[in-house]
Amino acid sequence: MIGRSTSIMSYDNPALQFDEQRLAKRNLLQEQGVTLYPPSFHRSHTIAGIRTEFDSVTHDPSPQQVATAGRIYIVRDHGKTFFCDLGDESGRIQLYIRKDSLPDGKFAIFKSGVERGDIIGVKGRAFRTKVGEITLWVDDFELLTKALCSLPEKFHGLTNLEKRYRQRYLDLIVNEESRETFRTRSRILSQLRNNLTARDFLEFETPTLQPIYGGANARPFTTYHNYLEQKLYMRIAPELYLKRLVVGGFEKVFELAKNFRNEDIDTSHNPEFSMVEIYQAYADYKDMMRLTEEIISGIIREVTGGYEVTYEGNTIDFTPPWNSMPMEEAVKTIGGIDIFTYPLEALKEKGKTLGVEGVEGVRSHREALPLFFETLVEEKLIQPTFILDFPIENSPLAKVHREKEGFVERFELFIAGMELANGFSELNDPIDQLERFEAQEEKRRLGDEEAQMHDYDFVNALGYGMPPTGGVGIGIDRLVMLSTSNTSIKEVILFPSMRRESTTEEEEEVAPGEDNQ
RNA sequence: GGGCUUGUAGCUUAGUCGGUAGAGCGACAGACUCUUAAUCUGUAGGUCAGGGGUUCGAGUCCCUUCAGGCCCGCCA
Repeated sequence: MIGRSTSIMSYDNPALQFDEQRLAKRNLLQEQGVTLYPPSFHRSHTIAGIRTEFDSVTHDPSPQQVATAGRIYIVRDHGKTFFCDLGDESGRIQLYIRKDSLPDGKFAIFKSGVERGDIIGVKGRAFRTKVGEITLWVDDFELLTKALCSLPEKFHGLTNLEKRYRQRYLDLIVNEESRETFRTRSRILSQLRNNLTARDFLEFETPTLQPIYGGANARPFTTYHNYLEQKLYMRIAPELYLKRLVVGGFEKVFELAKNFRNEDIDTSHNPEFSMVEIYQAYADYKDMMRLTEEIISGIIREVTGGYEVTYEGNTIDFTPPWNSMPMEEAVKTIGGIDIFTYPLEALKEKGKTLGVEGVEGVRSHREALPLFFETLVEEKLIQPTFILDFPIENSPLAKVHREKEGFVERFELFIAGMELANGFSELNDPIDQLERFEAQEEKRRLGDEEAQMHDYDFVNALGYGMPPTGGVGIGIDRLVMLSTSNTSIKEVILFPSMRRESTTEEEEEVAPGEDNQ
């Protein structure tokens, strides 16, 4: 929308966090002819670079002048001298600013107009102070960016979670741990790409806006394309498109996908989240388990330097190979109940006493199995554990088990009680796929909003022939949580979904979507 | 959806039994040429998240709205 032009700029709009004193300094600097936002500054060194190169300097400043830049984090005013802590992405260094070392008039500008939070460029020479702190003796400085908002307190910093999430930039400015978390996240992403491309996988991008959503059981976000005049869904998974690529002849593919699910938010769920999905022709679910194990353990070693991670007080050991067991065995040995020894009615009773949700409605032991698993086992799986062989009913895209009737060749990986990965031998029999979709459609008719949509084009793709294929999806956000010992997904997503703040004027109420047909 | 819980100055926070809202940092004015959470002196800064109620009197007690956090449900 075209902005309503306001003839008088208003800095006291409650939505603005500008500081009056800083605005005054800005004006003062402008009157003195200081350029507030110059276009560039040439650095000869980063701060870490200075620290490394001049590590052996003594009390006498090095003859070599360097140019570096950064944000002023702390100012210590001594009258005719200043000590400042200057920080860039690489680190921090102390500046020593003397009135008699700067060009004429510069000291007054610094004293009256430059403050904590501002970004400056400096030219200076490295030396060590009396107490041995490596410091830059400043010969000249240039204001590079005047900050109008003041930084949080220098010692306690910013701890308010809501503010840290809503104003992540501020969190990143002042909290090194937060910067480190997102550095790790970035390293994990590049490690994933390197690892997979080194194995000859090709990375692709498939549609985020989909006319038919699929690949998972979840409620989608709905949108509308004006030109096409049709409803579109934000993808809940890229699965069905990636498998089309395997049909097309790409034998090893992956996508680093942002998925969208219109569901609740909690410490392990964000409405938009990241997942890597991987498909490999001529592989089965066991191959994908091995691949998953190699990729994740490799990432943990790369980002932590070892295979052990402390998480929620537990030491998690990622050293391969990881434990694996069929779901019925997990329920038996970890859950402590061998459900197949109970008659069905007795099993339902037993389930009720154990607090197994939804057990009353089951029609078979097989249907009861995942319910018992979720209640009795899932949260106890702290060490990396593959759970194998799921009942067929809830896995409409997985191939039937080669030995166990009524089951599919599927695994899920659990770590710290969280589901980290989910993979299977992909269903490639078009007739079976058609029947599974029809079963899902029936569920939808009975009101299951999360049952999958029928996708005839996908069935046709399988009709042209997809080789035997293994696939897996790995949750990136949760992997970052484990790698950085964070127990909230909001700590590892830069800009997590938050309810909008109501301090600003009410916007037009958005309709709750047309996702109920 | 349910339970518990938090919201006080820019930030970090104290506030007892209901009795004039305190501090540190930051800001402002001043002193100080090796400090490092610099130090010292002084000043300003508050719709106690919003609204309502009880009371002579509410940051404090009650109701309600908003936003956040934790747990449960849901998300297989």
